Amino acid sequence: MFEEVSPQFTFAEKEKQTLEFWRENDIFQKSMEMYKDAPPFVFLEGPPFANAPPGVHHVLARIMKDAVCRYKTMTGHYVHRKAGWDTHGLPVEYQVEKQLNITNKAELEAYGVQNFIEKCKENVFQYEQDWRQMTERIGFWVNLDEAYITLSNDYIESVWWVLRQAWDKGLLYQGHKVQPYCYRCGTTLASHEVALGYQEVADPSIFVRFPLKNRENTYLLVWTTTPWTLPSNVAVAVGEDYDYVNVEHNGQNLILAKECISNLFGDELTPDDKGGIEGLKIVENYKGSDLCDWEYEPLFDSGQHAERSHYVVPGDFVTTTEGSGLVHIAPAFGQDDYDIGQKHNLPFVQLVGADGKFVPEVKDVWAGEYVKDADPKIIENLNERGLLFKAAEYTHQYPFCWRCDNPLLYYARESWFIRTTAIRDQMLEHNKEINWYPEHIKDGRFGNWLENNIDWGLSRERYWGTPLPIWICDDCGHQHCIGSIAELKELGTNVPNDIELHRPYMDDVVLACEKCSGIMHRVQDVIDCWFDSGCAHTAQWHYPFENKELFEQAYPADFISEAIDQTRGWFYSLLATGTLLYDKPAYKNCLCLELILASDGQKMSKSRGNTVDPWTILNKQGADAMRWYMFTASPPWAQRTFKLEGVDEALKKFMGTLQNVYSFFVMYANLEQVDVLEDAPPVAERAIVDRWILSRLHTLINKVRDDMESYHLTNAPRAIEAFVDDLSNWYVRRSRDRFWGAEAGQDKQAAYATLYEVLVTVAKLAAPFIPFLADELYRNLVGSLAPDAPLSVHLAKYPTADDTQINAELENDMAFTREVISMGHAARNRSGIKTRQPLAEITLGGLSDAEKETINRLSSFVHDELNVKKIVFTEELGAFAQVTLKPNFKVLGPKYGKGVQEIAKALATADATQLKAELEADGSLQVEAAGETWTLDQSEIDVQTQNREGFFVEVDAKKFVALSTELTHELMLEGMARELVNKIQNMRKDADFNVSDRIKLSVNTSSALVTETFETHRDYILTETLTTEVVESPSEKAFSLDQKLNGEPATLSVEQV
RNA sequence: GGGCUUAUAGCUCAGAAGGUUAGAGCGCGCGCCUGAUAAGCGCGAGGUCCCUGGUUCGAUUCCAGGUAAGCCCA
Repeated sequence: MFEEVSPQFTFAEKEKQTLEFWRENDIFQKSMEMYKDAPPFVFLEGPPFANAPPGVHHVLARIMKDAVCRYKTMTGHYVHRKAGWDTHGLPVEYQVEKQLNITNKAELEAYGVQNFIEKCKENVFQYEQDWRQMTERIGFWVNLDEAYITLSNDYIESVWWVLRQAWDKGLLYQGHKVQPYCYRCGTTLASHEVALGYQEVADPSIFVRFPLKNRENTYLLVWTTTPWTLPSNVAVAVGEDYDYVNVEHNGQNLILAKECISNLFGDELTPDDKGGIEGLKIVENYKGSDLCDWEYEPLFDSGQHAERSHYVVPGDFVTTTEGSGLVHIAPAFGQDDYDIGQKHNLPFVQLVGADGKFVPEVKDVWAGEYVKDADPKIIENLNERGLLFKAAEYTHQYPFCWRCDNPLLYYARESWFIRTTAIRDQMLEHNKEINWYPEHIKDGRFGNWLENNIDWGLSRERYWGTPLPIWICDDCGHQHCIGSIAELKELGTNVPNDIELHRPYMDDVVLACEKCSGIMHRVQDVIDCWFDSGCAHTAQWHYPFENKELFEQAYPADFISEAIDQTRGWFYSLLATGTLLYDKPAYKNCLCLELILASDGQKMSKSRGNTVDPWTILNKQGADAMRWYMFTASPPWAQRTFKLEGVDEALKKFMGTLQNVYSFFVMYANLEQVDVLEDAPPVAERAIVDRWILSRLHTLINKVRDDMESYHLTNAPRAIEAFVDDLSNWYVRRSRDRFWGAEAGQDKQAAYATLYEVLVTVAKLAAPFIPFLADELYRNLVGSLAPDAPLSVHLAKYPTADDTQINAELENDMAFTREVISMGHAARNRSGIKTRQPLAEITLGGLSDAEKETINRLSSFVHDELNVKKIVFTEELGAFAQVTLKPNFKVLGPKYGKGVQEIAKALATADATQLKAELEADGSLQVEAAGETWTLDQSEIDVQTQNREGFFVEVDAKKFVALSTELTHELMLEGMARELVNKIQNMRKDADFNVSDRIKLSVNTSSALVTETFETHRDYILTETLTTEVVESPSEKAFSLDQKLNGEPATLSVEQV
């Protein structure tokens, strides 16, 4: 006996019971333990931040991860899946600053770094409980109790070890990095913060004459929107391949890009139009490369420098869409500028202090002024000296500090770098070994990013992060990178035993210099938190200090999956550190998820108020429905809008259907007391519909396995959904009477055995996607009968296809038959005659011999489903359908080329019926077209049919189904009998009788037809309705109704015996 | 401004190695079936397969250019 399936339930409630079962029986732990010695499969978790509650997109990521891990477990792997938490970084600091109402570094220092750090620690785990609850509720099995945490000493020690490897290889160095910087807050901003603060502003736009050396009265015409950077100018960049011109204008020679002439002088002058404007004449043409190395006079005194400066250099970032095609270079104030300065060894001139003001050493009147305030004075100065060519306003998007609303300055700050450019080629090689889903990421977004790799700016002038383990000697400047706690204790003079590897504790640690007698202090920076998480493959095990074997087993990871914004984040940082340390890719398969948009198609955001709280769905529709929706709605790498209706649909269409087949099975198996495991007939001896569904099942197993092996997590469940639809709406629908009321025997056993096997297999197949419902099905179906079987579906083996049960021909035949039946339904519909009313015959036309054979073999399906007595085939298409002939373009196109269109025209105008007769008689036909006679054989012609009005006929391109609608008296009686049964069944249902209740029935009618029906089909009616007694007059307890049976009056009464 | 992606029915998505009748589900209207149903079946309405050009006998599909949206970067 199976446990009864109550019709009163919600999936959400049942899921909670399943969670309870998993907990009580340690199912997750058991699923790990049972495969302890099996081949490992390594999932590496990208650590989330727990300082905000999880959203829908986190649910998406977690269920994708979960499905893969569950699948791999069920296919016999030991699946590593340590949870992780990301904890360091600016987002945390800002949240804490907001709480404490701190707006700049001075206030923070006044509050106390130690207090601040302690607050950060609290903040980081603020929502850990929410995350845990969500993770558990959606059924994501991950080892939360042994999670790696990036703030732990162990983790930091491993990160230090990684940095030390880079240091030993000479890949860690100090340089400058141009960063968006807020002078008021005294801090650089991360890119996502910059993105918060773009505003449209009008800045000065000036064209300045740079006087060339050795070329009298000739000037470079240079454009800038930041006059305050001009005093720090050291070079001018041009595009090597652009065309430049020397134009004579108002008695001066100006050099600019040819395409920029209109930017400065209007559209009237085309480049070839020499002298088209009064006073403007092109006197010489150059390529940008010709100009390189030309020297010019500095505009301002920028001090003495060892390096050569103030000359023209090539720059691939130069454009001609704006400005003059000549770009002023100040390495301290732009990344392009800085890079080009490095490349050409230009001096680094930095005349602006950290406070955003010109330094006092500047001799001009703007010394000590805030840079933006100095702009007009600089412009005025240039004007007075006759160097200003043109001044205007320029409106553009410019970033402002999101906290204090001051304009940000792009500003070179001292930073520590990892020379990733040195391992770029290795990273590109390793990228080739990674399987990306979707594939285009490999050579597209990710590959491109690697190609353009620049050194990793590692340090942050902040507080909450892994401290940069570099110490510098106060006296001799010797630098040392610490690689472990042991080394720190050895070299440090004042390291407490229980040292915490954070600021400010680390700031106090001093080392004795090995090179001199000096004292070494730590560089105050912390490191980029992306580096933390990028070391997860190593640091999660506290390698190399512990777990050597585990690490070796788990590197590289088999599988990672995060959202696509991680291409330049975690996907990159893992690859970079993995390449640096082990010269191997860090992961083998990467599933990139796209963004989830709100139902309005907009990005979900709190400010828009269009976010979806996962809990409202988890509590109502449940986790399985949410999971199924997310798996099947669209591939996870396609952007999608999240629709609640979609979750409802998943619930109704898929889960509802599966649940109903399951409860149907349990209900009748219990009622009929069938022992499904005993006496199951061999498959070959089962009914054709059994063999059909089993063939479909094993085809499905192959398909799902293939899809899962290639990480197509959408196709697999979609295939399962299509199968369950077939199971419910064809297998069960066509087999219903074999389950209920049929005599015991081989066929009944076959039906039960088949449906049982199918349901158990589907439960296993679906387990990675809907772990709750799948387990409930499995536990009831298997657990009730086989106490020795695994406790849970998640401890069971994933199904393996038995290819001997696959019969592709049968599957095709059934599909064809269903197509014919569907057309029959359409024809019946058109006739307006109820399906309940039997009809004498159905005529099928346009079928090949093989198709006729198929219909004959599966004729019972046609008879039963369409309720017709006889199937007739005909060759006379024309009587029922309009016939047209078309060339088979696919065959004739390559053969005759242009002629195909002529043949098509000729076939359309010819007498189709006659040509078709010719084709059938001779095996070929002839048409006249374009003055030629073409002979076409059968493979070159498509016979197509269309509907002809006035018949109850359904026609598709090839075939038709026609109904004979004449009713004999016998057919009418039979139809009436089924009508009667239907009405009685409905009354039983209305009266709340049990399915198996026997009844007393009375039929009171003045209709001769009803009376005759009841007499003629008495046995059928009584059997179908479980009537054991027919009574003349019903008792008072009986449930009675006046009915119309096909228009005939009758009073029916039913009563439980 | 650059890189990548996407564009097919009102909505969510399939699909076609280039072949002349482009599909499903949801939603809407009508009808039907049903003692498994949080169901199902049938019919109907609903498409410039984003636009323009090219290649081709034939393009929604391939190529080029554009437009729009998204992500990442500058």
